[in-house]
Amino acid sequence: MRKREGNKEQAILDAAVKVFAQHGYHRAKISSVADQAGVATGSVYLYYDNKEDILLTIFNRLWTELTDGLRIIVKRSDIDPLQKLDLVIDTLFDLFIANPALASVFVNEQHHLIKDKRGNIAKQYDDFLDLAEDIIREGVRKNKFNPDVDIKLFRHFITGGLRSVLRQWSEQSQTLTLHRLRQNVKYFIKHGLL
Amino acid sequence: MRKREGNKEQAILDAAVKVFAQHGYHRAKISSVADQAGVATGSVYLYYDNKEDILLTIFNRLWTELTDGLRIIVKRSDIDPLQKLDLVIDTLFDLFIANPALASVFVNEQHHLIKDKRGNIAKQYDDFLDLAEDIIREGVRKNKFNPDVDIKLFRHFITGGLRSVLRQWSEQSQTLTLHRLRQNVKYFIKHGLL
DNA sequence: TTTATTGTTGAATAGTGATTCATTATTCAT
DNA sequence: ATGAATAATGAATCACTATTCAACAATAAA
Repeated sequence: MRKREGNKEQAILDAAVKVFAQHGYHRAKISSVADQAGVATGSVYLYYDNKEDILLTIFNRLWTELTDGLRIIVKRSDIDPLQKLDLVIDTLFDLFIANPALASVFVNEQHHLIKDKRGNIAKQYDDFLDLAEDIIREGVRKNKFNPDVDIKLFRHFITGGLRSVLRQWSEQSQTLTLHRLRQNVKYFIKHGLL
Repeated sequence: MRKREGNKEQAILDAAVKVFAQHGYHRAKISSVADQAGVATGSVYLYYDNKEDILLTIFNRLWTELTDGLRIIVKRSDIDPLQKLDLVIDTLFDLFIANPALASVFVNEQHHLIKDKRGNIAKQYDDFLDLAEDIIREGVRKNKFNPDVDIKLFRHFITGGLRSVLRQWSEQSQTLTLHRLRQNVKYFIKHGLL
């Protein structure tokens, strides 16, 4: 028997994130991913069924991580909904500070998978939004948040706005520090423009 | 000499919007676009250099239209910045009510072109945002808007949020009427969650 | 050391769909 | 009515790259 050398599965996934971030999912070549991962082209197919499966795996893990984190935040009883909201934003920002390429893939490539049944990315996204909704609902119930804001709309607006801001940041990280960005986002979500 | 029958250039563009909206730019086939437009596959290449050129043309026209509209709004002196902001949102919503398929292409496919030098879509987008910034700046100057909001951030956040909301709407238009959506967006931008 | 087993390789294959172009159709000036 | 001149066609070509697989390599058990 032969032992597997290193963790190629993970190496390929990491390489894919880089290559997808740089060229976009469709332009990215499997051969480039393999090169980046330091394996042969064919080896990619030992670990993943096909190209889409790689993207699917990236998003599955990401959404799982995000949702798990969110679930913990939602459950906490030691902080109020406002602080929870801040924490959610912190979580997202922390993740993307740690891995800017992942941020780029996250904001740009999800729509390739939304319609796809395999992997249920759409469902994972919905689950995340549903959880986030709990925070808002709690806030409204406790009279902390404005009850006139449509929750379904709000959650899409926020995630879209965050995506856009993160995309901008991942493409030209010099303009604003992520920290300042984060502060501003938090403030803006709460108080709006006026 | 032979005269061109009908406006095939426009027919192809309209067809492309439909097909791109339905399948996404990369999955969309030129042959489908041709079918939809009622012309032969090869005819597409009499009017456009290649597939990307079609997408580029769609975005060029769209951004030109949006920027021209915005320019007029910015210049007006009979309304205050707050009303201008409302008008901008109205303009966007009106456009996408009139053409949902265009909305879908707009929110999903622009990033294919952002890095692309030809057509300067990135520049057109920036120009639009710069103009929008003028409104915010005017609002801050006249003490109508909160001066603590970072304008660069704000403009990205808003456009991203709008995109996300419109995408949601274009994919399942049943949930909320676009009118209600519009009211909520306006309200939320101004007052935030609190 | 030998052999069986599993891991890895990368050139060859195959599928796809964008693009081309030889052919045909239509129009209009004469 | 004729024949340039241009428009339109769509099957054939071409390019690209995801995917396969026969050959080779490394390991471990015998």
